Amino acid sequence: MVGPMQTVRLFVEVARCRSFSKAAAMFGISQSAASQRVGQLERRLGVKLIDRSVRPFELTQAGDLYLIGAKETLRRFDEMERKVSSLGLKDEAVEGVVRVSAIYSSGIDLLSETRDAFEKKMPRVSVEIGYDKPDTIYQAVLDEKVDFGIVSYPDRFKKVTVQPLREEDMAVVCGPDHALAKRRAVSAGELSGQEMIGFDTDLPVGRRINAYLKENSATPVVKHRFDNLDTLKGAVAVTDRFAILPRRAVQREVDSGSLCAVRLTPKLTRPISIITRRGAGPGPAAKAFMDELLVGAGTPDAPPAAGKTDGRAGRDTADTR
Amino acid sequence: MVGPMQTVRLFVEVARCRSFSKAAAMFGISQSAASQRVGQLERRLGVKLIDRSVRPFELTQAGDLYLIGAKETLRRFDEMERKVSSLGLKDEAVEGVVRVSAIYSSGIDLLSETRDAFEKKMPRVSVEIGYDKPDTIYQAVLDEKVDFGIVSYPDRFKKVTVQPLREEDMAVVCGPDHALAKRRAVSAGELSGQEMIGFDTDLPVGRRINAYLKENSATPVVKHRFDNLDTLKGAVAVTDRFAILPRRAVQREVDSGSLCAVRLTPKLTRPISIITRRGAGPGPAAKAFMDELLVGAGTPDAPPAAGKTDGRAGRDTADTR
DNA sequence: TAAAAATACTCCATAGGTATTTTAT
DNA sequence: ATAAAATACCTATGGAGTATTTTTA
Repeated sequence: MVGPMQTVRLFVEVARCRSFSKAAAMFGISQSAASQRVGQLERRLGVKLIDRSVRPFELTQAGDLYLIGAKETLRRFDEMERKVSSLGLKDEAVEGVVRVSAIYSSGIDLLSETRDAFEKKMPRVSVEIGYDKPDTIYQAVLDEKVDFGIVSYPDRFKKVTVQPLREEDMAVVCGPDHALAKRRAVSAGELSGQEMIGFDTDLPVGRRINAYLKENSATPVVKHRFDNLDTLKGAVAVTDRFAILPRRAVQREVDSGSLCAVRLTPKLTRPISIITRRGAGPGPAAKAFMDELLVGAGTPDAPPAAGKTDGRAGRDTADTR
Repeated sequence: MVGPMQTVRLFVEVARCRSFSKAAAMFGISQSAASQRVGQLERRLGVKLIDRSVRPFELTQAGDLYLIGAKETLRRFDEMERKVSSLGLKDEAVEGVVRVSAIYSSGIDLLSETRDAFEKKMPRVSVEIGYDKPDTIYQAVLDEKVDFGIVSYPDRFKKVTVQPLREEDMAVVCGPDHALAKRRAVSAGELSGQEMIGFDTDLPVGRRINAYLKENSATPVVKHRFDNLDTLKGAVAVTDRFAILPRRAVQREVDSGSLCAVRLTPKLTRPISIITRRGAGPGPAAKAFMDELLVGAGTPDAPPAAGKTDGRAGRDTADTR
């Protein structure tokens, strides 16, 4: 479901990230390409949407307007396409196996929830989810071992199509007795000197967190590095060290009180994307599951408690005005 | 303002024309390209939008739904882009000369009405409209003698971008004493044997009318051919012969009673398109005028009298359900 | 001075054209 | 038999990458 209006989507992403490079990364294209495409959009409209004479750039009045309108259009249009699309798979006639390869830390909860809901709707489809390291995932996608993959910071590989899925908040995670456990929020700077457990730096997440710490002049003492979210969780639980982890991934432990997740400022998020092999579109079953994921991802990382999806409004629209 | 969603626009056009080839002509692309693009859209959605097992083809249920949704999306989105776009031209700061070259029969009324309204809004812009023959227009566009051209049946020239403007109804036009003058509608077949004045066959309109007559096994006796709408009008007025002309172009004469325009069945229309030079987008003033034209064209060829734009609904939405 | 975006130039993936085959009336 | 759409194949354009320059803080 890659679909049209790629440039409009890109602009929305650029506006949200307040950065061409970041947005480009989300789409797995180069900064140059992002710059050119937005520039071309502006030329077509005959208006500057972005005021680049200040950093970080700001949207012009026209840009504000365009952003609002574009989001609205995309929302409606995508919803419509999904609806039409779903007519294709005649009820429960779809069958087969959907194979997905995802990063460990991709928010297993979302994936399995979606899987369960999906398998109920499509009883003749079974979804197999495997958890792997990024390069294994890329390889599996390229070799057609899986229908699609889920990664963060798509490495803008050639030969894969990138589809932004959502952005995941990162939080400071520690045991309930840690000094930070009772805080409502922690600034990056306050982490200096604290003992930390990190991701391997050969993982994109690890590199991104390093960059974030450097950007914010934070200098925690990294005591260990692991390549696996579960190992990190375990290590944090049994030591007096903290880690920076996707908040969703520790929701269960937070609920049960075995871990604490503290908001980190400035906000650090990590893009989660779907990657597919270029050219060959996914089969009907795989496509249906992808759509299901995308719909699910529209909802925020709000507590799974009650409430409408409006929980997102706080973040998402605040940016846009 | 060519803009995104070209494929979606194409599908809407295909649905409206009930023909790939006709729609392709509207966009100045080949039938092959139209077929491929719609096919690709269907593959992406995983649904057939068009049932090709019957001729003329019909939309599937999914196609119906998509058509409705797509039209709505395009309407809103284009309106939004226009609004944003208009922010660019800071009020009356736009200035310069807009040069347009149009076919004689392009509905001079619409053009000059739009010009008048436009020049009022943008006092520092003057619009120069020239009327020429198609090849002159193409040449002028390519040579940058004009900002854009208005033609019918765009010859899918390389090096020009085509933008459908609207479709114009053709009618049987004759003097008030002609045998057909009092009829409410005339079928093509009934024209057989009648004396007719036609367009030169080196004009696209002329060829199209010939094809139409042949398709409908109508064999009028063509007594003269001219390359100029005004000459044709004159000839019809002073002889007992009829012509097939754009209805809009004779509106004034019909109102004053000097000519009669009779509906022709099956309907014959002619696409009017804007052509611009590839690559080089129009300047701000030219773009603004193009937008103005496109907005104006949204309205139907309804009598300039009162009434909402719903006049068109009869044709336009009847098709779509 | 450093980081981010714009630009220059090159390449290749893909949209589109031509010619042909298939399909429906 | 005929006209329209699908398909095969090839070509060319424009989007995207790399490297570099410009710009702002």
